[in-house]
Amino acid sequence: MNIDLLNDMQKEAVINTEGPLLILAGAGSGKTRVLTHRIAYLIEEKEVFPSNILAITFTNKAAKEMRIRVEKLIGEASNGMWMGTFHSICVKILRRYASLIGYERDFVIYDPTDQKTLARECLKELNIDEKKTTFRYVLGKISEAKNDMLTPKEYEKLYSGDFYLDKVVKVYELYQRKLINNNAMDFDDLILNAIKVLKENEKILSDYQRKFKYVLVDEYQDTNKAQYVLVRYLSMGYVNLCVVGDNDQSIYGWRGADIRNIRDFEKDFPGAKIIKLEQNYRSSVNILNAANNVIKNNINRKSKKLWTDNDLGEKIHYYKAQSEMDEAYFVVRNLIADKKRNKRNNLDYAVLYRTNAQSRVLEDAFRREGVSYKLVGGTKFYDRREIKDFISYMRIIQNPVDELSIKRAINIPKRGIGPKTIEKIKGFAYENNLSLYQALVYAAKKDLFSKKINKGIKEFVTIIEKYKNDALERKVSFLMEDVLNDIGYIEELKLDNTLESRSRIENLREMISAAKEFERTSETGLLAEFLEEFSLRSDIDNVEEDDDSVLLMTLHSAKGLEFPIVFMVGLEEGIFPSSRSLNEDESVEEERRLMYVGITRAEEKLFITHSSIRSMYGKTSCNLVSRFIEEIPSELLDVPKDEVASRKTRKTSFTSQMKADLAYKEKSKSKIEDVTVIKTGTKVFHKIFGEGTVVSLKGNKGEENVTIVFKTKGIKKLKLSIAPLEIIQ
DNA sequence: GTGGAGAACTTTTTT
DNA sequence: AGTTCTCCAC
Repeated sequence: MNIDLLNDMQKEAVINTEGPLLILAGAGSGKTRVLTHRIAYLIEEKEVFPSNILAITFTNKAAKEMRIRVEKLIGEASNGMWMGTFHSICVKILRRYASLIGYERDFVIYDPTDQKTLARECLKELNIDEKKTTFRYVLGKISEAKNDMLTPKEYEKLYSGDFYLDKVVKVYELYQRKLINNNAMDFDDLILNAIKVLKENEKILSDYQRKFKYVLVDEYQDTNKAQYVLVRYLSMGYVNLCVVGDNDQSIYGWRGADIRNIRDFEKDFPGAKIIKLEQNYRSSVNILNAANNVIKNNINRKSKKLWTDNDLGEKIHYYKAQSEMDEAYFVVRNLIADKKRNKRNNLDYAVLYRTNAQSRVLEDAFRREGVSYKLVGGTKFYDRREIKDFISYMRIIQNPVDELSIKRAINIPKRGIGPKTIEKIKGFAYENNLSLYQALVYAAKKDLFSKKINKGIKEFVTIIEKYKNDALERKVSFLMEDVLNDIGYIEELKLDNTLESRSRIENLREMISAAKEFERTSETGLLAEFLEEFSLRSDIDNVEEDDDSVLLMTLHSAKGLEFPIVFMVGLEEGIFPSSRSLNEDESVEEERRLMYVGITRAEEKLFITHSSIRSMYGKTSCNLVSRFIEEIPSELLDVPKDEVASRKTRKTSFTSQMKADLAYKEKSKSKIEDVTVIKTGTKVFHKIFGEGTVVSLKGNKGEENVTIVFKTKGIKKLKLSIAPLEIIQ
């Protein structure tokens, strides 16, 4: 390791190893470099054992990369160093000590889909009408409570009396009881329960505190209260705590990230040093200027300005598309042209968008033009039904009290055991104080039910019993192969013989390959470890550098990455910033930070696009150009100034949709005075589709979704937001 | 209990 | 638009 390769500030950040330290690291300021050098410095110069270092990152990928880079610097393995995400570190603690807080060590982790199933089950059992208190709402509230470290009881104390929150309390209580009964934890529980272990066991806490002499936390701006408390617990032995963050890149407020953690660091950890890294090594001057100009519109912000020694670079490429298809083709065409001209690889490019739903059109365009791409995130492989079915079996083998998985797996393939039968068996289990699985085992022995059902139960129980012990010693890929064959799922799918069923079979086989792949790098190669990694894996973790593909992903997924050339698409009001954020100023600022993150991913070239018409979620709408484009000075863009200038109109009142309406009206001098004047049968004019008649309309003044279906000559039915219509009669 | 047809719902972002 | 959910006939 050669510390002289770092600039002065970076050096400071590396050698200030003792005491609390906050590194405010702007985008592209060499944050990872500093972190890796700091760890290398600790090990080499300060002769710290790797096992005395704890480094927490946001994604597994970041952790993996950091480990590799550290090992490169010190030229040896960094064995013993704890390096991982908050969640994986908590799991590590919990695998050892789960029994102390009423869990079994082989607990399973429930993902959001499982959470949803469980929450709906709770709502049903409690007879709560799902109309107003949707599972989504309830789960959001539960997660909020957990992020704030409130137990159901504490939550109840705080909020009792509120009509809806009283219901939430009831669901929260039941939901939590079910999780414990199933020996399962959701993501939030992992953090909370790890804290619980530390809080309730002084000895364990002091052991960890003595162990972790040096603690590093990456992306500190994205931590929530629970994570903050965890960090505090783990680092309070020596308080050599180094956190790295950037206020301007805080984009997880919606998930409970608390900006106060970084803002109050000095207060929380007295004697803390602060080091700012403001030199950007990543982006061209033009790109950085654009980023600075956008982010300075955030009022709630500590002033900071990134600078760079890099070249001026190209202007930012701006394109206004006709439609989302046009936009997609603009991206692909420019990508191909740029690639040819500059002899680049596909992996030098990334396309970023606000929501996963936007990826489809892009995929189409890339496929048709024969450019290899890779989709990060979206509907994940692991979310597919067949995968979840199969994994349910594996989970039950690991943890037979997992009712959720039993309910899912027991009738796959069809064994004639539906919800009614399950209820019956559950009743029996309840009467005899057995778990659902124990009841099944008993029922299989004693033939308690009808012939058909007994046969089904026996089949199911036999499989689980057969592999229960295997799971503790056999490699997971072999185990899974055998289980898959035994279930008879593939046979059932083969009978179907549709395109869909064949792809399902393929996916199941891919699952086995994934298990094989997992074994290469895993410690034990056993089911328990596999399930754990499986639950905590994010898509971005699997992106390998060796296949030359363009990456397509959301802006959130892109955080922490960088690319020579970046395309940002869909820069429209209502999309980015998202329509949801438009009601609260607070979240528009978060959207703006997301924009800032997006821009600063680019090293050399940045393309930004929006479209005048876009079809999404089955509805066509005309969105205004995003305010974030307007915030970039026109001289930084490669389009005539007047074109940019003419896009300056916006009013603020009513809802976001209404805002758009008004702005449009002003611009086009339309005759629409009020949305409510439009009635069925009204003749309207649309500047692109021409004349038409309103067939139906949905929504009222003040509502979010005002849509009009209208007929024109060319197109039979067109769903449009009201914005671009003019009444002609 | 199963399967198909139609209704309803979702879409912000993720460990 | 695409997926998931609900309901009903068998």
